[in-house]
Amino acid sequence: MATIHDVARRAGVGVGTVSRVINDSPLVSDATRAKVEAVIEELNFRPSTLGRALSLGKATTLGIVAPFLTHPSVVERLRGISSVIQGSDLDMVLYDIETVAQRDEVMGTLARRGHTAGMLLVSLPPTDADLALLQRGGIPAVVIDGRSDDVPHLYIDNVTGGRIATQHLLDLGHRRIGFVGDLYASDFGFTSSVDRSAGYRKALSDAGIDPDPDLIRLGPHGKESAAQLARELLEVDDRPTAVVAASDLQALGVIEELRSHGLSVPEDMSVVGFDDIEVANYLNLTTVHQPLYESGQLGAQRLMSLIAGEEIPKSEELELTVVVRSSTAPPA
Amino acid sequence: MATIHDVARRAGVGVGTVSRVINDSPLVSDATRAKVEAVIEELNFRPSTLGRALSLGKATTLGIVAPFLTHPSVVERLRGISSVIQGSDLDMVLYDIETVAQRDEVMGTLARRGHTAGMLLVSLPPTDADLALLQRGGIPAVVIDGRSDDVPHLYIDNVTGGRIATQHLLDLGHRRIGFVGDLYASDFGFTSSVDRSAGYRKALSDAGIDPDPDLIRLGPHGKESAAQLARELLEVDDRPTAVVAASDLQALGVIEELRSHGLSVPEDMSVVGFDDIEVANYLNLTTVHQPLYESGQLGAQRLMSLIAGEEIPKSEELELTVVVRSSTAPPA
DNA sequence: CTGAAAGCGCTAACAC
DNA sequence: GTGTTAGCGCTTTCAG
Repeated sequence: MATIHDVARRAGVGVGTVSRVINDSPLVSDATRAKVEAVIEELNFRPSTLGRALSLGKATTLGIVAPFLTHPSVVERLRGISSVIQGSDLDMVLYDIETVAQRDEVMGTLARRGHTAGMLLVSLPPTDADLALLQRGGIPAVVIDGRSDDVPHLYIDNVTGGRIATQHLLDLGHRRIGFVGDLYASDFGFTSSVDRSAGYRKALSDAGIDPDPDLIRLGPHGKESAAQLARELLEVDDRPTAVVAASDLQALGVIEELRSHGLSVPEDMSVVGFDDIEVANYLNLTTVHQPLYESGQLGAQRLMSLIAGEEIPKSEELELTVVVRSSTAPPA
Repeated sequence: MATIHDVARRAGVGVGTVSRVINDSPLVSDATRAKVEAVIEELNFRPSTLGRALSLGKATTLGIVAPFLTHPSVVERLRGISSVIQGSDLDMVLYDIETVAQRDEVMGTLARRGHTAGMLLVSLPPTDADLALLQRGGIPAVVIDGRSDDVPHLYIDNVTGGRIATQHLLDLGHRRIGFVGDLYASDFGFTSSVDRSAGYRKALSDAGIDPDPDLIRLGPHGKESAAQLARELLEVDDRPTAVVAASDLQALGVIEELRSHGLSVPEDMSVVGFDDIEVANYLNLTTVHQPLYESGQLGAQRLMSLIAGEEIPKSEELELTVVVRSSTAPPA
């Protein structure tokens, strides 16, 4: 790898001049510029990102902290993020968090590695400890899909989401509607499922229906667990005619369980999911769509602005819409 | 951000000593070490990755070039990669390639940014131009899911894959078996679909069946296109009783189309896919499983070895197996 | 054992 | 316009 000194020597100029050429400074004569450029080409020289970053005192990477494959929806956000980062001269460094321990470790070291221009926290609300680290490191950060008192963030209103999902079923004429969601405590501190169930209750109450505790089933996140919960729902007296699931994944578990009991969706029971991941489309699942790709794009844009020293909104809410496919229909 | 000098000054020692403490050098007295460590703690000092990398003259990141969301299978490989990188002190820099132009640009610049310790090319066989760049930059690289004469690579035998998928159907008693795959030309130079169809033909021939051109339908990759191809297959005289799809995605398109014609799978027609992406499991699709997560892990490990200066195999083939779920059954 | 100093590749301030 | 030089934060001789 040729260095700037090699180029300078070979071109018979000083390193400063080479640096000016590289950085398109106007203070170089055309002749010199041409000469230097020729040598650069000849030596196939590319400036070292490292040297430049160190000299400039600024970082070259954007750290993305995300539970990147445990939830399929996250990947879609990553694509959005990537689409905007790729246009900049920053690199996208990915930290995949799959356990709480990992998360703490990454947050602990990342903030101080000295090459991070900014951080994007995806679907992982920062703890107070995280915040302190970010502050201390002076690292700008944006939370995508979460809330925070101190970090600018993009979020969706899960309560509203649960409400409109339920409302869709009410509109179809359902009155006995079940809910399948996560247990309250999530390792990462997610509250989306809880919020969605609150929206579910609210929709029912508003429609003059008393939420029946028997119809609300909570368990660990996952398809299998959801199937188990669906089974419980089937055993309730006066079985529900429709189910709201806290996520598409859980909706799939429910549907599978229903099918294995010889019940068909939506004829025997309607099911609505949440997230609108790709699979939802494959399976024609009616679900609450949240802007995943767009959230990534917007979050990355906001972070870039923040790095550039601009003001950005402290909090932005993204729209939710019900996407009606064929897993819901009026009750039999 | 505290620097090594701050620490040195505050601890009343030289920077060299601090450096020794940081790097666990044995040439420091316990007393000095304790003192320095206390100051490090106090100032919350973390060495700059940049400074260290520059001084050491070695890069700190692993570049991952992948079409990372256009094919769901790639994400699974990324997780595998991540799992091994996260254990090292390298960072994982992701470049998402969604168009050929992007790919050329990334390859062109990446190789010379001077901070890349190595590159992992996922599902994107490098062109000759790419190779030249890598060579020139002296950057070690490994291809995951592809072949190359010059770069160590992990691959699967798509011909065998097509063969065992077809054989599975033959074993069930099918004789009229269709194939739904990609058009030959792929922008990125993929040949997997073509290879899989070759395996399909071979299995038929070996079983004494003449491949019927009418039963081989090719189109652009994607679910919708596959649905269209399935429609064509249904209109053939003496319609097939089973279909081999070149990917799970295409298998899903086929199944959907069959269902919309009131046909059920596998009763009216068996369908087998390829890849074994997550959805295949959700949908109980019989498919050819390839080790996705493992390919990522192994590829990353190989690259690390390569960087460490060790010898690694030039070429490694990964196993394929047919995972039988419920989309295949004997013909009616 | 430990401090001082050189150097990694680059930029920017300062002379000429 | 252009060469020279002083850092950026760190590691690593080289003395002592």
